[in-house]
Amino acid sequence: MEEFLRVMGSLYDETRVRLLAFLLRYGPLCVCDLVESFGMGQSRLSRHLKILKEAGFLDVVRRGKWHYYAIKEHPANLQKDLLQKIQELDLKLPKLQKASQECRL
Amino acid sequence: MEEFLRVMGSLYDETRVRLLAFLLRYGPLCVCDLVESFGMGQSRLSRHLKILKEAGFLDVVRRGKWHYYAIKEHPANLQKDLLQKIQELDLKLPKLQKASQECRL
DNA sequence: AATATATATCAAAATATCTTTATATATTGA
DNA sequence: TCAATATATAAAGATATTTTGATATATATT
Repeated sequence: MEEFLRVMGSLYDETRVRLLAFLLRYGPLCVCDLVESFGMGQSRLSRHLKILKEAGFLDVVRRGKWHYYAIKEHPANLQKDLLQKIQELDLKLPKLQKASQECRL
Repeated sequence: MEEFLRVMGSLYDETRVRLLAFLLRYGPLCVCDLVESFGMGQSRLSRHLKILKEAGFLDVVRRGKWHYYAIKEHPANLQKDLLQKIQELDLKLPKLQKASQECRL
């Protein structure tokens, strides 16, 4: 139950659902790209990413200064099915704005 | 998106998830049975049932004094799949306590 | 070592949600 | 019609969550 509630809670937020949809579309991105693309404060995004990670949706890879967040490669069933649902929402998303060339993977 | 968030929000609550699991197991029940079975205040249950109904999980049938809540016969895809997930949680639930003989369907 | 950059974390204020208590509505039966 | 029962709704207080702004940490660069 605890896990189920954590997952539901993580998706009960428009910003987080849009973040997942964005990462589904554009693959691994560093926080600074998301800040640029969504036009949101860095601490705000950082917190949402943490919640999605703890709910089993995201993985992080750290390379130097940058932390790249991406949809988990092998999410558990619940998460996988919900990601599918989010795809199906076919949300209108912001354009991808790379913060700089340096942070390309 | 709005609908998706409403559904996620409706399941981000232990009481409501348990209510759905209970109704999945025991079928249509009046509020008074749920009050007895869960040992919760009537207004509290009434409010949770309303939220689940508005999220597309429940139907109500009114017969005389009693309002019988049941899992929707033909829930939309998202709701149907989530009900399946809730079943799979295999939650420990309270015993069914009928408030009275009168309110049997 | 000092500075700059990227990200995370913390605390306070702003919102939203849940619970409880009181009250309203609707139905039944005398 | 009146009283009793079942349910719904509203308001207030208690909790939880989100946002924001400030600060901390860690890496990279000079």
